Amino acid sequence: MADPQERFDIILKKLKESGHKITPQRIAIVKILADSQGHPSVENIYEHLKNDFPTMSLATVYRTVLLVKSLGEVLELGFPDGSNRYDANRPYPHPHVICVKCGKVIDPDISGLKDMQKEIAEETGFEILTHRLDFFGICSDCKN
Amino acid sequence: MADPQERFDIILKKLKESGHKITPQRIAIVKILADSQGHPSVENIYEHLKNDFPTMSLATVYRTVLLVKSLGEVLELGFPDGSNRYDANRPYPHPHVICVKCGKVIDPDISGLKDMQKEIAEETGFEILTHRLDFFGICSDCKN
DNA sequence: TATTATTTGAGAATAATTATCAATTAGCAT
DNA sequence: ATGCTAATTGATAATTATTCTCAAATAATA
Repeated sequence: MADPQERFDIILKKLKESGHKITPQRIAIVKILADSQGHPSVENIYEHLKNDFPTMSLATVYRTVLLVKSLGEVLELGFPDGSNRYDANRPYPHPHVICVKCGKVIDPDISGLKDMQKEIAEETGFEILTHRLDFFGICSDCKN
Repeated sequence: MADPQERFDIILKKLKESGHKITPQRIAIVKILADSQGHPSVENIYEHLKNDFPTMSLATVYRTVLLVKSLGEVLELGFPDGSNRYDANRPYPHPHVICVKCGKVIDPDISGLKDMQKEIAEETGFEILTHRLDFFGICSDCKN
């Protein structure tokens, strides 16, 4: 896991460099994204901020997440049930392990993915740009 | 690729065995799903059937796909952009290679996934039930 | 501090999917 | 073969997540 503070600084710097204004709302949303413990959804972020920002609009959360995504600084995890969760702590493609009971998301260490990507490219003739790898199961907490 | 006719027979049998009626609409939809060449979307299936079934409702396509899914006989591929595509030819989890230009979906042969799953289970303590692996890139046709 | 283009908040618009319900129909019993 | 009954269909309304709209507010600059 990257240092949330470092990720926060990087994303804010990118926002400035790309000519965007730094508003209190953006600071608050990026702070949560830069941490990304638990891989929050837009709704999660919104609920979390309603305490400190009673006037915060859901649209602003959507817009900010979209903006950070356009800068390549957040990874969007869309699921078949329509839910989207975000990870700006590690914005590059990486595997996830998701508990189907409690929704917990873990980032495992894994080996051999690079080889697999090369193998696929050779076999299919594709130029592979990115990938997505999720494992679904039941976490040790939920097994008990 | 499994034999579409065989897949069709299996799915129809499962429908009957689970106490569902065999309607002309279901036969037509299952026929397309059992083939799954190109991994069709609900909209694809609907458009394809409007010729033979001018009265076909989009809701019926959704319902039938959901029903076959509940029998475990179709794999749903949901993407972050909200689109869903279906594969009832191979309804078990398997990797996909998706062209980001033309939307083509290919099923590559791949090795080493089993090992990876075992590695993940040991590392995280999860009981892994299923997985999802997609590679996104540009196909050889679109490169030209 | 004044200026201006950007951003925000609130709610409307949109799009995909699901629910509703009267009319139809598949499959069974006769 | 026919009638019966519960399941299914088609049309459309409801729902839900996300995006759009636009007037009011505000960050960044001089």
